[in-house]
Amino acid sequence: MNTEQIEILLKEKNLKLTKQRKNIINKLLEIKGHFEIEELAYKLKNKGIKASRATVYRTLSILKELGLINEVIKHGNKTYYEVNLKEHHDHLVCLSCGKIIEFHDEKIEKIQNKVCKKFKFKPYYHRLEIFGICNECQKKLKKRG
Amino acid sequence: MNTEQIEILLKEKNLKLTKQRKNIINKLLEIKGHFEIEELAYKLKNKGIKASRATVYRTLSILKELGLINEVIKHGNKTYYEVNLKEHHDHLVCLSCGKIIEFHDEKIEKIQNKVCKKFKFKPYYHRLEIFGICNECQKKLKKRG
DNA sequence: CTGGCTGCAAAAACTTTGCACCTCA
DNA sequence: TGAGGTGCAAAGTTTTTGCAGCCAG
Repeated sequence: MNTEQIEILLKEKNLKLTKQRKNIINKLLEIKGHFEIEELAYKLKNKGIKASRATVYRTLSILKELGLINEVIKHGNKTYYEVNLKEHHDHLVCLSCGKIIEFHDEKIEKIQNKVCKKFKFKPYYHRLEIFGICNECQKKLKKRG
Repeated sequence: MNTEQIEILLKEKNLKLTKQRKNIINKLLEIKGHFEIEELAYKLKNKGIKASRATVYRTLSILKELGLINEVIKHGNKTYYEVNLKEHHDHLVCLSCGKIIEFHDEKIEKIQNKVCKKFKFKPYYHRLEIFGICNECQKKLKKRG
C-alpha cells in the first residue's frame, strides 16, 4: 500500500485529494506502526502540517471505511490504530510498559473461521488482544522484589 | 458466584458493603449477560434504586479489579461488560443488529498460551471479538435485495 | 462553478474527580 | 468514632457536528 494506490482508491469513491488528506496519509505511511489519533494530530501540528483535529478524525474515519487502517487495540479509553500494510496480525499488550507485540497464527485464524461457520456468522474482521506483562517488565518486577 | 461470595470478597479487601453496592451487585447478578454502564445506571434509576452515576462507575471499577466483571467488548465508543459467571469465552458481534454470540474454543486458548510462551509474555487476560453479520441479518439483507 | 472539504467552536458522549456530608463496621 | 463511601457538580477526555467559507476537479 503506497500513496498512489491510496489516491486511486479515494478517486474511485469520489473523495477529493486535499492537501490535508495527502499530509495525513503521508504521515501515516511514515509512522507505519500503532498510533492514537491525538498522537497523530499532535505530530502533524508539530511538523507544521496544517490539519485540524476535526479533519484528522474525519480522514481517519474515511480511511477506516476504506480498510486502509484498523482499530487494533482498545485499552482504557484509548483506541490504537494501525496502517494496514502487513498481513493481518493480532497483539500482545504489556500492561506495565505499554509495549505492543504483534503476532500472527494461522491456526487461530482457521479455528475462528470454523467457529463462524458453526454459527452461520459472516465475519468481517476481528481483534484479538492479549493483555499481560512482557518479558522485560517481568525481569524488572522481579529485581524490585 | 453469588451475592454472599461477593460480600466476602469485599470484606477481605476492607471494602464496605453499602446499600448502593448491594443494589448494584444484585442488579448485575439479575442481568447476567452483557451490559453497558449507562444502561446499568439507567436500569437502577428506573427501578427506584438509589445509586448515582459516579457510584456506579466507582463500583464497577472495583468489581473489575476484583475480577468479578470483565470488559468483554469494545465497539464504537462503547464498552460492554459481563459478569464473570461462566467459563471464559469470546464473542461474535453482529454489526447489523448488535447481537452478541458467545463461544469458547479450547484450541484457540491453547494456541494463545503457546504464542505467549514464545514471546515470554505473561498473559493476564485476553479479548477476542469477531465482528460480522449474524445468520438472521444475512437472511434479512438477502430478502431486501 | 459547485459539491465536497476544512477549520473553528460548540456540543455530545463517556468517565473521573474534588469536596462536603454520610454511614458502615 | 473514623475510614471509607456517596452525591453532586464540575472538569477531563475523546469524538462528533453545525456552519460559514474555501478549494479541488
